[in-house]
Amino acid sequence: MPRTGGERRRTTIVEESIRQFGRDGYNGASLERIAQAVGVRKQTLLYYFPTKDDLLEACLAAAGQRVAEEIASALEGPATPGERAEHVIHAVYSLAEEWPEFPMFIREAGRLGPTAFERFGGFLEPLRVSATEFLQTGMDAGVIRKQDPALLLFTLYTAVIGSLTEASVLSSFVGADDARSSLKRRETEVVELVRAALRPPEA
Amino acid sequence: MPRTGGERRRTTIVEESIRQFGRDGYNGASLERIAQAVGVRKQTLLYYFPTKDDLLEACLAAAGQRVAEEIASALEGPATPGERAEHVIHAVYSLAEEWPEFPMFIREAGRLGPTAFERFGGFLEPLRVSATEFLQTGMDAGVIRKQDPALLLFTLYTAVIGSLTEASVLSSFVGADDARSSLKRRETEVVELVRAALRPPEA
DNA sequence: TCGGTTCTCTACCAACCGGTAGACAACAAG
DNA sequence: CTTGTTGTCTACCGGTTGGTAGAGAACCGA
Repeated sequence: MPRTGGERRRTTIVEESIRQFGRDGYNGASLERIAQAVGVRKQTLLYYFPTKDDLLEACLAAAGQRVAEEIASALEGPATPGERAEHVIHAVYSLAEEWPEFPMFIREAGRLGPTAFERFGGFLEPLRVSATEFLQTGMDAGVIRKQDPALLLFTLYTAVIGSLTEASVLSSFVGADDARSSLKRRETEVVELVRAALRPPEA
Repeated sequence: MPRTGGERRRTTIVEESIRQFGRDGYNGASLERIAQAVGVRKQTLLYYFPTKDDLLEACLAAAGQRVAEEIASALEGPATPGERAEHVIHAVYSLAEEWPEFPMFIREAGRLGPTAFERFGGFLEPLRVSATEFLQTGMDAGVIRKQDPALLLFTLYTAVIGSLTEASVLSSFVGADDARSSLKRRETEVVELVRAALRPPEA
């Protein structure tokens, strides 16, 4: 009835869907519950996104754009090569702090298969390319441990996403402490891990 | 009709369930399809495991026992501290090679919440404790980078599991190459990452 | 004022899900 | 040969899911 209007409602639906897809998984989330959380009937939701899959695609695109934007702005301004990785990780962690289901949704995107993931990762493609080049030149200069840069980037990616999404494991390993401070501690730990992973042997 | 018999059927069902829970997720997998893959009617499956949740618990327990057993045998015999981590990682990777859905199932266990995960992780508890002690004494001796050992272990855990489960991301990052050789390359990459992560600064 | 577009709704539906009830066959023990 | 147990089946059910059909209200331009 209240006719909130087109584009606004669209983004509200997408944001709530990312939350629920992240928390409950694509299969576990239902259009009914998403609509209810948005404050609208399921059929209204289906008016904007004719199928559940269309909704998923919109979420993947929105998430991809958001992350790309966040990382790009973290890379603005001058920074030593060593600081760059740290800034990117901090950007991702900040996003996760403000929006806890976000990394879970990214992981779910990966679980749904390469097609779904690329709908998200497409927006990160230029960043991925320049990151790979960055690693390669660092290796050539001898300031980064030598190996396949794409594989190294992949491993670092999984380490960061894993540290953000495996909350159940974390509580089982170190006990359930305050979520906020725990996130900060995990971030510094991951930063140190990445630093160590990049450092060439016996520097 | 063929009356294959009790315990054998039980383990067959559990193994197939781990496969499907890993591949499709707990919500995405259906009792009907699991039963069909086993070659039995759904109601037969429900005879062995009265509810889907009971089936999940059996899978978590079986997976936990299997991993614990595999890791324990990897730790048998004398080995330098440096080799130990490598042996454990190799054990997990071997398991993943023979049974690709296994790591996916472990990740799903984590996604389902702390209660579900502990049903799996309980079997690994003694190993976790001794691993933490191992890291602590290494830190005291100055051969391992100093920090919270539990958090370090968590980060290493997520890195290993992530490298095994984020196949979609991998294919997007390095292209879809032969699965077998790719697994081997990922293993050596993760081993190097862990080595680097453990090494104290300017050793 | 009027006609078309945009948005939200009520009312349904077929398919699938996890789970129940109970018949019946195979087997072991008496 | 009976009897109780174990295993597998057919038949069915209520609830939920993603999705359809179509009415009607709000808004906009002419």
